[in-house]
Amino acid sequence: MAEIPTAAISRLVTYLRILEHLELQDVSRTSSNDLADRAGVSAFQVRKDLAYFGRFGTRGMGYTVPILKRELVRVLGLNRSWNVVIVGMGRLGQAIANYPGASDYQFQYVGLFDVSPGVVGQQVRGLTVGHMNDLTDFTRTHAVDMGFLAVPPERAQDAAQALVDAGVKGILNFAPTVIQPRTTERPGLQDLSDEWRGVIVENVDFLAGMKRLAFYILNPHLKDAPAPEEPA
Amino acid sequence: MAEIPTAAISRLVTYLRILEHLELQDVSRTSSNDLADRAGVSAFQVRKDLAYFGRFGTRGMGYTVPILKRELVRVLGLNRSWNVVIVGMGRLGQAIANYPGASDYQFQYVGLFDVSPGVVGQQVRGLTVGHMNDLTDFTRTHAVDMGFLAVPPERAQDAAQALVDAGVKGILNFAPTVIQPRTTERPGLQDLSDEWRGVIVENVDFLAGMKRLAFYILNPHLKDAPAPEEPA
DNA sequence: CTCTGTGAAATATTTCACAGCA
DNA sequence: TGCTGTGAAATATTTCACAGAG
Repeated sequence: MAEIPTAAISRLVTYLRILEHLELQDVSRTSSNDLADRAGVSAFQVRKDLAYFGRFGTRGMGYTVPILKRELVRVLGLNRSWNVVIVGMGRLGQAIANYPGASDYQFQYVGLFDVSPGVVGQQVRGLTVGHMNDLTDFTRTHAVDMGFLAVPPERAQDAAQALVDAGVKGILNFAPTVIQPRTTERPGLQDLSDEWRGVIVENVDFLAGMKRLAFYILNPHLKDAPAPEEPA
Repeated sequence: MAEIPTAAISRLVTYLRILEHLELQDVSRTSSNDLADRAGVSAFQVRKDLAYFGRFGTRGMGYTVPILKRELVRVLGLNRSWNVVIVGMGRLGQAIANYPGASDYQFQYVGLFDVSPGVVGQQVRGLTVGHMNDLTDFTRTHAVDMGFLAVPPERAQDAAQALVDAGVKGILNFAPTVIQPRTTERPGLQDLSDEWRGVIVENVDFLAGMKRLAFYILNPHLKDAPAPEEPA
């Protein structure tokens, strides 16, 4: 099914970041070798990844930074705006809301939610934190594309369900737990999992990263070797 | 080189989390099917992942939760303590320092560092935030195993270099930038990259996750299909 | 009869070599 | 000549089918 490897998408995001960096430094041209070096992958890989989506370079010349950047922005779907709600406004949720860079590509935080009386009602980034119970009402008047989930793991599945009920198409899950892509344990209803059809879940799990790091420190030979060089 | 897939390690972390959950609920036995369902992968995958490291089950019976948990803890290197410093104590660094769960497996924050006068000297989690310049001195008197990097991307490479100079074996990079596993632009010195030999870098990149999510919302058919069921 | 452990087959991904265009 | 774009080869990973232990 995956005709384009998932890892390729992660790499495209990296290439885009590098192109932004080059543009800031007024570098106008680059090459698969240069991108590969900066991204820590092979030049073969860069060319193959780009080839999945089109032909963006000039043989013998390389790539024009603004053009390749524009094309990657388009490919990744960053040339439109995304309305985001954050569920869970503890320290992590607040750090996410205030992290610079999200607004670079028109990711807009339109709603912030929590259940804790200590947080509901507070102002964060110019928005008033609402109560989770108001989420569904909120989505009746606001188009919401994705939800960021920064609640404790034991509340993550229910909060994810609420997001799906509210109609979001994607969830960025920061909780250290697997979000089941189906409605679970809803008394009296057999299977409402159609709600989940087409909902994308991406995970950003810091505790998992920490544990992988521990493993690879103890087993460094199992870590992916550095990218092979292109022959000179 | 990678005789054990990197993805398998991520899945082991997930299995371990599930086992902790089962143990809390006093469930004493499980199976590759049960774990697979909870982890969102195939039962084949669970058995193969575990088989890389040993034989932990009983044929016809399944797995004993505390035993499998203990074995995964051992495999992942979580049965020892890890001394961690955090570099960058802005909102994200503080959220990381206070995030519950890190101490479950003896990950201990032993030092916190920043460069901003507004943060240096503050108390976080019972530690006084020190200045980056004091990092090397600090590591002379404290054994430090890993560093968490929560600085702005333009400072990430230098901060990573400081961590490597300080002797850490692994870096968990939260900055949206590629850490080059070599000493760059150090005037007068040709190649000190030996310092970097064996240093592991793992990335936890929330902005990248957000962009991948945007892509897959627009291209849901490219998302890895749900795990196939084991035939009944 | 059940469910694990595992070699072998099927897929997926990466690497490579080189054709092709500037 | 230089560097991209791409089919084909090489690897890596996942899936499968079934032998084997309880």
